[in-house]
Parts: sequence; structure tokens; C-alpha cells
Amino acid sequence: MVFEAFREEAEQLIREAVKQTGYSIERVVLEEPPRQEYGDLSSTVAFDIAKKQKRKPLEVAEELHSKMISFKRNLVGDVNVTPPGYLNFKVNRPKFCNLTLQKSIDEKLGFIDIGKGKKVAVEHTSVNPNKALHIGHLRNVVIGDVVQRLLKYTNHQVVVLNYIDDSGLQVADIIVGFKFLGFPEDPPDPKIKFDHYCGDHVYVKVNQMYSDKPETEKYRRIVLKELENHSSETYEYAKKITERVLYEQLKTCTSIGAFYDCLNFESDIVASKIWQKVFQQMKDQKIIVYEEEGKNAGCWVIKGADDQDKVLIRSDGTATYIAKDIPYAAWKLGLVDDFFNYQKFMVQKNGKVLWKTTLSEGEKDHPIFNNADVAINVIDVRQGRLQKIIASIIKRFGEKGKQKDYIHLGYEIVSLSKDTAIEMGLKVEDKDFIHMSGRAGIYINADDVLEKLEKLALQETLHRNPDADPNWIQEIAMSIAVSAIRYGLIKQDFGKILVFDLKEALKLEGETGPYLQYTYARASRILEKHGEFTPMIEVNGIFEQEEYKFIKELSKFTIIIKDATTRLEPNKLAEYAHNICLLFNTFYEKYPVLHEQDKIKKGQRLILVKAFLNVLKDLMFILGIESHSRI
RNA sequence: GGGCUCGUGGCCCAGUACGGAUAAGGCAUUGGCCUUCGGAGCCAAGGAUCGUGGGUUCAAAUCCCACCGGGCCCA
Repeated sequence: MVFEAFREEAEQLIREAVKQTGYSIERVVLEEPPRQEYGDLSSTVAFDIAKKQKRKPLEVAEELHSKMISFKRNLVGDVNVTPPGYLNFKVNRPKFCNLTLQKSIDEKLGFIDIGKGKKVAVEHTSVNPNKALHIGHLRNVVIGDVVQRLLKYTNHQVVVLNYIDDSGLQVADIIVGFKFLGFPEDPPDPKIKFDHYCGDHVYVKVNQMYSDKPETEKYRRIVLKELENHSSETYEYAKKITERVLYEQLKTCTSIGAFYDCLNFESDIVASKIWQKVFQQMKDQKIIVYEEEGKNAGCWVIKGADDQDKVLIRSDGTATYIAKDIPYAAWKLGLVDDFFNYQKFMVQKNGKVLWKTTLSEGEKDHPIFNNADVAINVIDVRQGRLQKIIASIIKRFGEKGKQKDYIHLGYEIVSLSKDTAIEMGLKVEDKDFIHMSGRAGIYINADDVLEKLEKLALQETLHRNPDADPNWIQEIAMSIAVSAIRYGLIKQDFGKILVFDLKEALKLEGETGPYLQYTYARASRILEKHGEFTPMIEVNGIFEQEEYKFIKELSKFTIIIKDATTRLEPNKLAEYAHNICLLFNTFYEKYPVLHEQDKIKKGQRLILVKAFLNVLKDLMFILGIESHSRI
């Protein structure tokens, strides 16, 4: 937005001045100085030039500055030099402020064309359908959903996929429980959700039984084998169970505002035998080679993936696990023909149909789910190696493969804090946190956290709105719970382990989602109380220091969106949203809007509040946090 | 054994891609602010060997090397 324009102008001034002095530079570094009195942007070009020319930076800076004096300026106001050689640029405040506010109150703020219609497949969630989502899975859902929203916001054509591993060990385990070990198919208490029942009871207990009575493990192998055969009775049964779990899991996801376009079942990939075609294709294109000797003799390998040769087909003819992942990745990017059929799975809360893959007859009218330009896969870092191999293989899929991008959006896992673990009665010894494990029963279910949060928010909302409609209070409480959990899971850098502490997660103050919602409501009420007004009738662009700081931050909106999109760092949006809320609240406490006597000041402040709300609303939307005029 | 990743006040965490001026927020602590627009808020105070050691540089939380500690992956 406007800050970008200011930056570009300053850069042009520098480039022109440098040109006139006859020096040369590769890049212009322009940064915000640590203190306002230095200006709005500072450059260190003089240091770079001074080094090459063996001159004093201060002299160079003075020289550049003297050239600039005569240049035409628009958003740039004063330029000055400070020792030891910084070139400082100040904005022309009235112009800058008016332009920023004008742009920010524009209703069409929400369209920044970065993607230019590029097709992107975002895969996230992908929880084994044998248990309820725990808090770690929720980090995946939130990251995936925010990325998806951000990409749509910046004009990408997005399909959201959810990969369902319905043929692996985890599903096999609960099927063993139901078919062989006598677990009743329905929860003992009808109030228990089916996914919780399968995960908390059946799955954990079956695994306990494997270690207590090792002979029971044979059932697992039997089930696994039968799951591969679509015509087996076990497969049919498992399908029924996993879909039932899936419905419950999706309730959790949709309750926090995450929706999908298609569920891709692993068993369909396996049973489609697509692997053999892909195998042939890879042989033809010499992506894989047959090893005649050495330790991999008799195997088909990929040379040099991940600096090592990777076995794809063992000497006994069995495919390694990569056999599912490669065809699936190739499908996403349109490197193989679409081998799925599609059926409607359900209509989601947002009214959109959720589809699922099938090998049986599908429906003719279905959206296109494959053939994306970019595949973004939200998967935790433990899969990093495998994902890297897949990406490198995709790049070797001929000319078409080179044009496609397979991106692993990795994030660190969620662990339980010491306090929370102790609270759950777990042994922690001297560790600061402990990793979750579905099999061992060490985890916190997402639904439970949401429920606790909702109760807390309900209390608080009720306290503040004693006479409000109970339905409204319920709705707001849920919305606050969702914002707290979403913000908490997105704000942190993806490369860091998120240590989940229940007490911490239940906070509604400080750097949290509810703080954004509170601030939004607070600002909304000003405009609501004032009623209609016509912006920009009389302005002079003169603002107090705090107001100016606030406007300047708002002017960075598009830069933030661009950075977050191109670097896939949606956590930056959370930080920025918090930042502008802090600035708004400072402004709010210090300067009256409705009670301001000066007409021009009052008018400008109203515009500022409106501009802020516009920016915040879009940010919150991307973060999946609802904005209400009252909470 | 090989590779990846993290380490910043009591606690959480931004800043590291592209080196720049007094290291930004939040929680907690202490003290203030409700007869003016919502106190889920604001203001102020204290609190930081930026894991350790070395190197490069006019300048290092940021780059390079070594080491220490946590975590992960592969073998």
C-alpha cells in the first residue's frame, strides 16, 4: 500500500543520486530506524559505497544528500544525514496519512493479486481416521486453513485436500479391536463422541493388549492384508468405521472454521494400482534405475535423492511406502491422469459440498481437484526427509514436472508442558515438556480444550452482557474460544516446538485472539455510536505522534500480506494484527473521537477508526477469527 | 555414525533470509488510570552475559568456525 510506495520513492532517490555521483551499487538497503527522530526509513548505502571507494561514510552520505536536494518528491519529505553515515528519509506526513487512510477505507481493500489465478492444492489435517484430533493435529489444521485463506485472499485458485490414511496400522488396530478383541462397536456412553471412543479406548487398549498378549498381534497382520482388498468384508467394515470417525473429526475441524474440498483415501490409491503405471513412467523417463550390484542389488532405486540412493522397489518386488506418496503427489500436480472417481461425502456447515475419492462409480459433475501448479503439504517436520525426496522426484518428472512445485510446509510438533503433563497424572521426571503419543494415550483432545475455552468465554461474556440473548451469548462464546485456540496455534514460528500449556491456552488477555476481537468491538462501537458519516470532506492530514505511528503501521498492510504469502509465513499476520491493535488501544486511551471538539480532528479520527477496522477485519478473516461489533 | 532444527529478561516469544543506531511484544511482579467513545483495556517501573568460545567487519542476536545443551530424522 502506501508504505511500499514511499519505500520505492526513497529507493529511486538513492539510485538517481548514486547514478549522478558515478558510483555503483547492487542493492539499496532501506530499513526502519530504531527511533522515530531518525526518520521513517534509513539507508546504509553510504557505508557500502564508502567501503568500495575507501572514503568516509559520512562524506559519501553528505554527497548523496546534496544531489537529492533538487530531486522531485512526492511522499518523501525531508532527507537528512546522521553520523556515522546514515541517510534518513522522512515522509511527507499530511500526504502520506491522507493517502493511507483513503486507501484503507476503500471497501475493496481485500484484493491483492499475487497469485494471478495460479492453481494451488493445499493439503492439511490428514489425521488417521482411528481417533479424535488432539491439540497437535489442530496446529496442522489451523496452519493449513490460514494458508488456504491467505492464498485465496491473494487471488490463488485453491483446492483444499485432506488425506485419509485408511489402510495403515492405526486403522488396522481399531478394526482388530472391534473384530477380534470384542470391543463393542458403540461407545458405552452415548454422550462420548465416536472418534474419542475409538482413540481414547479402543486404540490405546488394543495396543496395550499387543504388549500384554503378543499373540494378539497376528490379527493386525490379517486385517492389514485384507484392507488392501476392496472386495473383502473387512475392507467394507473398516470403511464404515473410518467414515464414522471421519464425520466426528470433521465436526471438530468445522467448529473452528476449517473446511475442505476433497477427502483423498489412501486405500483408493493403493487399490487403483496406479503405482504400476507410475512405475512404468518412471522407468521410461529413467527417473529410477535397476541396481545390479552393491547393497541394493536387485532393487529399483532413485539415484542421489537426498544425497543417497533410495530404494523404491525392494528386491523381493514389494514397494516401499514411497509407492503411495509419489503417485499421489503426481496426481496433485497433474503428472498422471486422474485415476480417481468422486462422490459427495457431505454438505459442510458453510454450505459447500465435501467430496471424496472412490474407485466405484463416481458422479459426473464434480469439480477438478488435481492438476495444480503448486502443491502445498502441511505436515510436521518429522516427515521432512520423505517430503524432500518426493519434491526432488517430482522435479524429475520431465518438462512438466520442472514447472510444478511440491512444497512441504513443515512445522514443529506440539508437546505438553511439564505443568499440564503433571496435571494429567503423567510422569515427567526432569523434562521441561513431553511429546504426545496417541498410542500411549499421552495427549489432550482438541474438543476438550475447546470445551474448556468455551465455558470460560461463556462466563466472561455473560458477565459483560447480563441481559443479552442466551443464544447470542452462546454463539459469541464459541467464537471467542475459536479465536483463542486459532491465534495460539498460528502465532508462533513454525520451526519451534509449541509447548502446550493448558493454563496458558485458556487466557483471553494479552497477545491472544480475544484481544483482537475485543479491540475490534471497541472500535466498532465508536462508529456505531456516531452513525453515518461522509469521510474525507475536510481533512488536513495533521496528526498527533501516536496517531501517526498508528497510520504508518496500517500503511504496511500490503507489505505484510505479500511477505506472509510469498514466504508462507502466515504467523506474521497474527503478529501484525496484534501490533495494530496495540496501537489502536494506545490511540483510543489518549485521544477522544466522539468527544473531540475540533471538527477536522474528529473527522480524521473517525476515518482512522474506520480504516483500522477495515484492515483488522481482513486480517482476522484470513486468520479465521470472527469479527463482531459486540462481544 | 550422518543430516536437520531450536537455544533471546523469572516464563513465553519477535527480530536472523538481506549485518547498522538505545533488542520489540506478551505473561508474571510492583505502582498508577473508570463523573468523557467498552478496564478482555491503557500508562509507568524493574528485569537481557541474545547458549559458550573464537573469527570476519567501521559495525554481529544476525555471517563463518568450533563447542555445549534440547528436539527430530536417517543408519
